[in-house]
Amino acid sequence: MPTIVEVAKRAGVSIATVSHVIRGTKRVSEGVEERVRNAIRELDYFPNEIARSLKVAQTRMLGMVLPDITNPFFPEIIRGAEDTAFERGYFLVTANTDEQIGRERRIVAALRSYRVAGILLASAPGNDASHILRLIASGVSVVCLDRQVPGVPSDAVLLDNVRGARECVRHLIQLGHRSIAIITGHLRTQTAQERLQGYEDALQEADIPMASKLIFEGDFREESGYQLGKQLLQKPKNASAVFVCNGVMTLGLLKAMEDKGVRCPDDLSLATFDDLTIDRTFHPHLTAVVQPGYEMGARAATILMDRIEGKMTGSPSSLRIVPTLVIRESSAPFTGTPVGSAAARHRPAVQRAQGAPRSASQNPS
Amino acid sequence: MPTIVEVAKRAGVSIATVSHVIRGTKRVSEGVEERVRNAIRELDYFPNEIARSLKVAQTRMLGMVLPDITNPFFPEIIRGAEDTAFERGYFLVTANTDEQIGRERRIVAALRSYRVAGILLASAPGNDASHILRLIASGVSVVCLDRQVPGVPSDAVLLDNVRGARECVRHLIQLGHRSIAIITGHLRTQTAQERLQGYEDALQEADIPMASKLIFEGDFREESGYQLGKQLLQKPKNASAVFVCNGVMTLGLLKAMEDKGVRCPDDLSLATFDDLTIDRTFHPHLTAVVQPGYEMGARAATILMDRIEGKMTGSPSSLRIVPTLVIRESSAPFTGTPVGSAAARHRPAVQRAQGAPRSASQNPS
DNA sequence: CGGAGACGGTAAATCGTTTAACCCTGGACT
DNA sequence: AGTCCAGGGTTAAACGATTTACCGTCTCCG
Repeated sequence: MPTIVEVAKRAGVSIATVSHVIRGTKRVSEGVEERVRNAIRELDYFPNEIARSLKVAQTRMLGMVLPDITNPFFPEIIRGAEDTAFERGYFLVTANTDEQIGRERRIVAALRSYRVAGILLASAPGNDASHILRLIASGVSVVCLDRQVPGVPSDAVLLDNVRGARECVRHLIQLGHRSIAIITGHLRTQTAQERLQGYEDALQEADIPMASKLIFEGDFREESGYQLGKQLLQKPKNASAVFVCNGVMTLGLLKAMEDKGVRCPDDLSLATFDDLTIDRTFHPHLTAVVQPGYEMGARAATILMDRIEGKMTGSPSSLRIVPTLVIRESSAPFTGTPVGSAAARHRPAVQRAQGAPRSASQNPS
Repeated sequence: MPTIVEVAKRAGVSIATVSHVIRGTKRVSEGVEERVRNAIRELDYFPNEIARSLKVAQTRMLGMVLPDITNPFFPEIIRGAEDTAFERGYFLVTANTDEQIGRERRIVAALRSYRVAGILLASAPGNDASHILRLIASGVSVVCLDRQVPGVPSDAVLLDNVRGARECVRHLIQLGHRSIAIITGHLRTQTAQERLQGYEDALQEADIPMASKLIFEGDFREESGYQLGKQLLQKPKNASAVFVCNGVMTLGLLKAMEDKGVRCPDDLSLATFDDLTIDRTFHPHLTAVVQPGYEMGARAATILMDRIEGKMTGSPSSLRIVPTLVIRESSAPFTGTPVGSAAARHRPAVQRAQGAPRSASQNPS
């Protein structure tokens, strides 16, 4: 691997000059510039960004710390962040925590050692955020994504969960449902709490009393959707509709419904957070609260880079992105018919979205 | 940000000693070690990996270059690679090329500047691989993933596409189908070619003549599955079964089928590459060639790190991972009944997998 | 004709580590 | 008592860039 010294030798100039033509930090005469460029090309020289980073005490790497990239909600976010970052000359270093705070600590430590310029963080839930506080204290910019870390003063790009959930449940109520179950995420997480809050708000607004037997606490994973779904369907009359707090749990629920022979929306109306591709392809098309993942990633990255470059100063800001409710087939008017009754079979006519909102995603998948 | 100098001062030793206790490269007396560790803790010191990398002329970063992380096939691969890498103290730097060779060049250049130790590459198709050749010539290890770059001597972890496709089509043939359509990927890509090859092999073996009107060239994107699906369904009698070369095109096809009111498998049998989560949740459960993404990522990362560390030497190896055919509902015996006929409605009894092969993925999603 | 800039280039310090070479001290051994 | 050696520590030279300060030369102009 050639270094700047070899380039300088071959071009017959000093290394300072080479550096100047590369970075454009000083005028150089045409002839010299030409010679330097030739030398670079001939040697297939790439400036050592590591050496540069050491000298300027700054890297152009952004850490991206996520629970699990395998969760289909995150890739969109990553794309949004990466595209924005790459445009401005930054790179993304990604790492998955599996929602384990211990792993998160190790990852953050490693990222600190690498002197990343900033970190995009969807933190694992945990009671101790000292590693993040120390990180910020040491001067690394942090932007929280999707979830805030309690007690940590950082910028954040969040979804307006309360609002999304409220509108979604409101929609079910407007359809005439009064017994609406909810499958939540882990209630330790802010996200889950907020969605539950939105659910409560909507019920309250409609003077529907909360029933604890209709609240099922899951953990945002498919398996919990499946298990809780089975429980929920045990006593079917309890609910005529269910609001599920994320996409993968809905998959679990649908599987449970299939096992039990419960049909949607005939026997049970369904509305969910997230808009997995599936939701737009398979029947029943799901009524969903769509999170603009790409945009969230892009906004978060922009804020982070602005902080790093000093283009943004002042106290931490918190951006709430408003999700969209897309009404599709899985939510239908309450018929008052007990679950499984034949009369429930034909679907009532409701105005609903046709097909997929293909513009929701900025990228073909 | 404290440096090793400050730690040394506070502990009252030389920086060499500090380095030795951190790296364990030399014995130090208990008392001194204690003092150094305290100093490190008190200052919240993290060794500057950038400086270290410069000195040892080696980073512990692995570049991961993919077409598009938004394609659900890739996250699993990334997880496999990342978990393996992190265990061994490496980090993944990811970047998406959007299948554009120009973007790939820029990304590879940047990665070279960052002196990544190696690169995991699912290259964008293109006629010019000079940037990869130069990369390898400069001493960076490269492992190709999912697709080989023609003319480049590197290790590769690939799927046995021919075999996967052959077995899949063979299965359709065994069900009695003789008019089997195929929706391929972009035939510039090796992957698409190989799958087409497997299709041809299976037909040949059964003495079924190839019909060019049954071959639809797509591009691995949902939209092309949709468009070609519409074409294919135009003249429905042509095919009684269709083999689709990846998961997202299948989504497109299913949408087209829905539009046209064609039912699966009643009117048309379906078998596909890839096993999106959906395939296991929604009806019809799809017969699919399952690619072990996590394993592919893990194997590729292992090979790459072994190369980097000199644990593996010798000429490039090419590993073919064998996919599994999971038979589900979407493929049914040929009934000889024209498309749309009422007689085709009841599904015949075939031995098939129950539910999802949950063990296929090492991680909950 | 002399001096002031402008211009184009270079020398050298520096960033925070690693690590080979060296140095000191205090037993152990003969 | 003198010699060795092991153990524990330090010194100082890299690594490959950036960047400040400096230095000739040339030109222009009063």
